[in-house]
Amino acid sequence: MARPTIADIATRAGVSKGAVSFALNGRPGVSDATRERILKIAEQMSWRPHSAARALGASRVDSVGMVIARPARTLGVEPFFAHLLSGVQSGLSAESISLQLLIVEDTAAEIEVYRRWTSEHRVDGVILVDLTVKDPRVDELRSLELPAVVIGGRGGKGALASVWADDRDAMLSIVEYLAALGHRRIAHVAGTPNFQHTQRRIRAVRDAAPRLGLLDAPSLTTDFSDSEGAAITRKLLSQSDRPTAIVYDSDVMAVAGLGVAMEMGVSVPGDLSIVAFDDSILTQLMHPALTALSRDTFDFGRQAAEVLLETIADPTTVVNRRTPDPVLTVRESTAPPS
Amino acid sequence: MARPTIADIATRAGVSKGAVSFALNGRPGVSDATRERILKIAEQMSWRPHSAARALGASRVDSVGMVIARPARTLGVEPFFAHLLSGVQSGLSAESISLQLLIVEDTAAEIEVYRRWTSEHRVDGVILVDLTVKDPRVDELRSLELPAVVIGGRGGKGALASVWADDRDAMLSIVEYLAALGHRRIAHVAGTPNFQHTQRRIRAVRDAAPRLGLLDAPSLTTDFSDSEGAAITRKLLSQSDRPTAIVYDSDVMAVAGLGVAMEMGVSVPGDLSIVAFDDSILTQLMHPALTALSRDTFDFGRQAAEVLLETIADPTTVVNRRTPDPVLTVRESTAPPS
DNA sequence: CTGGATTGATAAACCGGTATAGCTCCCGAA
DNA sequence: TTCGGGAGCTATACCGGTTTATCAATCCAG
Repeated sequence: MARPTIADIATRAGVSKGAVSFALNGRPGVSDATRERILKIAEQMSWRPHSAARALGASRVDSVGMVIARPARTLGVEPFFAHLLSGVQSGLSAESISLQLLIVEDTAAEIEVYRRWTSEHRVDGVILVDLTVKDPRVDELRSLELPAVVIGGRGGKGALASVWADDRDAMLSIVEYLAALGHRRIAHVAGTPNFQHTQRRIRAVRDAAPRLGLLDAPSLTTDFSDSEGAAITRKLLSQSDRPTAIVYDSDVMAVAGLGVAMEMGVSVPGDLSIVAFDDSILTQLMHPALTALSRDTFDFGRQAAEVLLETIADPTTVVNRRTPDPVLTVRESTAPPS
Repeated sequence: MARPTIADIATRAGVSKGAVSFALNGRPGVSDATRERILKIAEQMSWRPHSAARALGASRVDSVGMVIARPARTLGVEPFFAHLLSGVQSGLSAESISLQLLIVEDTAAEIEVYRRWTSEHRVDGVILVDLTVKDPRVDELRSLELPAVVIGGRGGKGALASVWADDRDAMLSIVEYLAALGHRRIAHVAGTPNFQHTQRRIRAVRDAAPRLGLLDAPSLTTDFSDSEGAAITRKLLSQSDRPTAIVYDSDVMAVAGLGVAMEMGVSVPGDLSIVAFDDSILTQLMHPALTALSRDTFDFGRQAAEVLLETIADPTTVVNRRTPDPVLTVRESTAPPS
């Protein structure tokens, strides 16, 4: 028999459909003996719930969504998303909930997807990444009443659940390390200024500068691309009082920066120390290998999944879970200034 | 009113549910006038189909799946998948079909996912990547009667639909280019030997060697990781009659190889030419930038989506679509041997 | 002018589960 | 002895669509 239904199980067990439903979902209404008999038969017939049928009656779909709004070109080299995805999935698979992934061009398209998903009942909740300062997605999701969890930024105003790491402390640990090595001219090549985490990192650098006696600590924003990372580096290294250390907000930009330094004859780490605010194979492929901030992105994803499931189960309580602080992995690209 | 159903539309239009269904799906059974009236009302009420309800009656879910069986660690740096995914989605979005993505550890887990998806009716079809020589997935999918399309390898024995590029011709173009530059000792750092495309590339090198008068053209297999790529390169460059050119099956390995050359004082492209069989930002971030084979991965994905939809619509005909041949993008890492 | 085919629409069954009202026992307390 | 009440189960409505059998009205050919 192809694809047994609970009706098949019911006839075979000599009970009603309802009893089978009760038994399979572990809820009261059948005796232990009957329950066990039903479960055994279901097992024998290798029954599996029909996801659509279940979604129709109850109103959960056992599926969550994640939309990434970035041009595909910049996505691939970012190991961040691959690790995050794996983590999310491992957090979901325990409950055998599936993940819908969508890559779109911009936030407008992303919001459109949320609307469609909601009206078509395709997902029970969503995971948000790359939170911006006044993020329109937050209000939209609230008005759609779609459970959501924000990755890497506090939901703000008690709005959405979130999973976040302390970017401020992380950035401080980098700058303090460089200061301890003796650096006084440190530059910060930041990401897109409208991202919340970019803002927090910039603020951290600015706040720490006087305390650590830094002469200069500019934060320069980019679009996260390798080309802008390279361009800014070229400009920084052309100054008369050029920095002795540069902190990059992504590993791709750090690699591009290293390339520029080599091309300009600036030795790393002799004349210039480089730190990447994100770790991956990339940093280790380089010569010299780059000192970088390592985050447990996989775990990040798993926790996001957990929090999302909690939020779906009980949308009234808003969880804001903090993850362990990232740590600085020192490699060959940092040294005391000459 | 929250989430209008076709029943709501029906009462408002003064017709039956069935008529509404006919109208919305563009099938005969209603007059043009009525159809238009119904469509207008549906539009006004911003009606959207409830995916689960639709999936229950008809037996299509409007959703396809893709499982990637690779450790997450090696996934992130591969821009290949990000581009492929975007392409697949662009091919699906035209029909507003959603994509389920899953990253698992190995093929056994992947097959388990296919079984679950089938029994739970979660997908209408799947896209297969990384076809191996005697791939167990092909038989499994056939016995599950789950429509599928293979990316990057002919389905074999008329089994599954496929979308493929000519790896053989591509590899020949690389080797011929190197030979034309004057290289006679060319090494090939290949990927995992059980992948079909690896086999085809190895065979291409072997077949071309005598015709081009190559003295030596070994193909050495790896697990696609940067570390094995580096290790093999170290071995190759330590030989007394070391190769003057190396072709790498992936850009990550090529980058690792370039690092080894620099570390050993072998100048690129002076003493060694390097070619990557795959292009991405990575190759352009390097100094020197790497000569690489560019494939339109996005288009690849889009075509795969198209073929899959055709296969779902009509499972009897098996499409084997060939995509445009990849082209060699020459950069700074190739030159005549010294 | 009549019979058969065609058009436009309806009512109802159906998909595979979940939720609920209600029925039948059986047990214990008054 | 009777009655209340809970445990165990059945029957059935329901979720939101699709599909089919049916039927009335219209049209055309003979």
